[in-house]
Amino acid sequence: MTSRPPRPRERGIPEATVARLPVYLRTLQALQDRGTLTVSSEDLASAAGVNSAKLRKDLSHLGSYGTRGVGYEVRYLVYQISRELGLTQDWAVAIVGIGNLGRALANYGGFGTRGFRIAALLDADPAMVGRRVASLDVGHIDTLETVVRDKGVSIGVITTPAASAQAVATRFVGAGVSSILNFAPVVLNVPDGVDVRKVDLSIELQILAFHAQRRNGDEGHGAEPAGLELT
Amino acid sequence: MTSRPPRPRERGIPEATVARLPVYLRTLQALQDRGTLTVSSEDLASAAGVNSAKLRKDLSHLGSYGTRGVGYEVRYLVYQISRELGLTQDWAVAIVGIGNLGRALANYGGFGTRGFRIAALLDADPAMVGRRVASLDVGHIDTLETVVRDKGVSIGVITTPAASAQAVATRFVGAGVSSILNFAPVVLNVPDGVDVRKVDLSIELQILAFHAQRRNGDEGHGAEPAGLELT
DNA sequence: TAGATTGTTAATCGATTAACAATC
DNA sequence: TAGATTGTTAATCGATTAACAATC
Repeated sequence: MTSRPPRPRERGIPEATVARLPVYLRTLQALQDRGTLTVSSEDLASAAGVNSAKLRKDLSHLGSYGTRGVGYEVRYLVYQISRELGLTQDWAVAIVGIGNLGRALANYGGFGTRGFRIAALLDADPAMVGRRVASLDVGHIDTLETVVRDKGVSIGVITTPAASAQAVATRFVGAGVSSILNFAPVVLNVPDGVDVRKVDLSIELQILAFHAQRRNGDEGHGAEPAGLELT
Repeated sequence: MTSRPPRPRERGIPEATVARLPVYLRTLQALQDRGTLTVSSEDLASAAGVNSAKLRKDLSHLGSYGTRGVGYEVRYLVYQISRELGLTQDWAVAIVGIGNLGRALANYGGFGTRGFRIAALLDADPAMVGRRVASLDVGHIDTLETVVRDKGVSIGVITTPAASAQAVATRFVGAGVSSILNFAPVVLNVPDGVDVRKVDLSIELQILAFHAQRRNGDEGHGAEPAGLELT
């Protein structure tokens, strides 16, 4: 466990690092677009909004891709991070729930500049099925299993109302999809080995409210408003 | 620093706990809707998707709101968490960038069941200004400062393209808004004391892709595709 | 060689978890 | 009293950070 093979570093990049790699990637791509060839950890870290020690530690998990005294070659680092994240292959994505949010996502072009392809849009509402959204025909939710198989979908995005989200997740899992991005405000129950990430607007707002209240001096805290003391 | 006052526990709830309180709150509200009066840490934790030791530790930061041998009274815990999160007051929210996503958010009714009120919608596009979205007239971005002042906006939501996001953030900050929720795929630069949270679809997808690739046995890893070796 | 910057070490900090005494 | 469940302790784990030797 403590032996250190020379190059193909031990698997197991820390989760916190994985979550920052996309930010570094995006920052590097912006540098690349501006024609920058080389960047130091200090400059890249500052552009990505992290501290440079953290950046270097993060990158060290991928390998030794920098040059001491010089920095990192932008193009090479873009490629290495893309590869590590699995963006050198194409991931087919299905979106279920074509309401406002589903349509917004379907129409959102730049999925991290590449790596993801929206392969199917599904909805339960007969009035929505058959409509054309973002150059795709909306299919009926009942075809989920077929669509997953035929289109090779490996990532499912859930933008249904909360009440339907669990059923959709279960069907995704049954169809062999083990990566799910959930926008519905509900905790999904899935078997081990299925990866669920959630995006939740109201949770984010509530966290902001907590800090804002803290900043505002927490006025009104401590005194319980009449009628809510309990029981 | 190590003295322990008896009740009004020391301020400073861990960030990880703050991020979970909204999940507990939502779970409790669902229990309340089903008429449940009391819940054990075991049952609540399981419904919220965390382990019960973590839940009890989290709640212990708020105070001693449970009863040994019995559990937690749902109604009381809902109130205490709401109060801690600052949801017993009303937060006015302004959304800037009324594209697909901005409209989706504006039309999204249930902002955590209450606590937040969309007070203004702003856009830079003259064709959008004046249109009615979610019972509000879309205003011009140039009125941001006035709107923030007049409507008492304290939370700013940015759903503009990446290129405009920083400018909007700077104007929000200048207008006195120090809580920002950013949907634009760009790192925002703000002064200390301003709280920025980001919601980023492509980052989430990239994290999913990383794990999916890992599960799939990482095929294709190691061999560098011709033409991308570097330089 | 002198200057710059990486990659790594080690210290510190914060989060998670099992276990259990306190107590309803 | 016996059974159940909280609140807290303490061990462990993972993440962050400063500092600096290695090295371009």
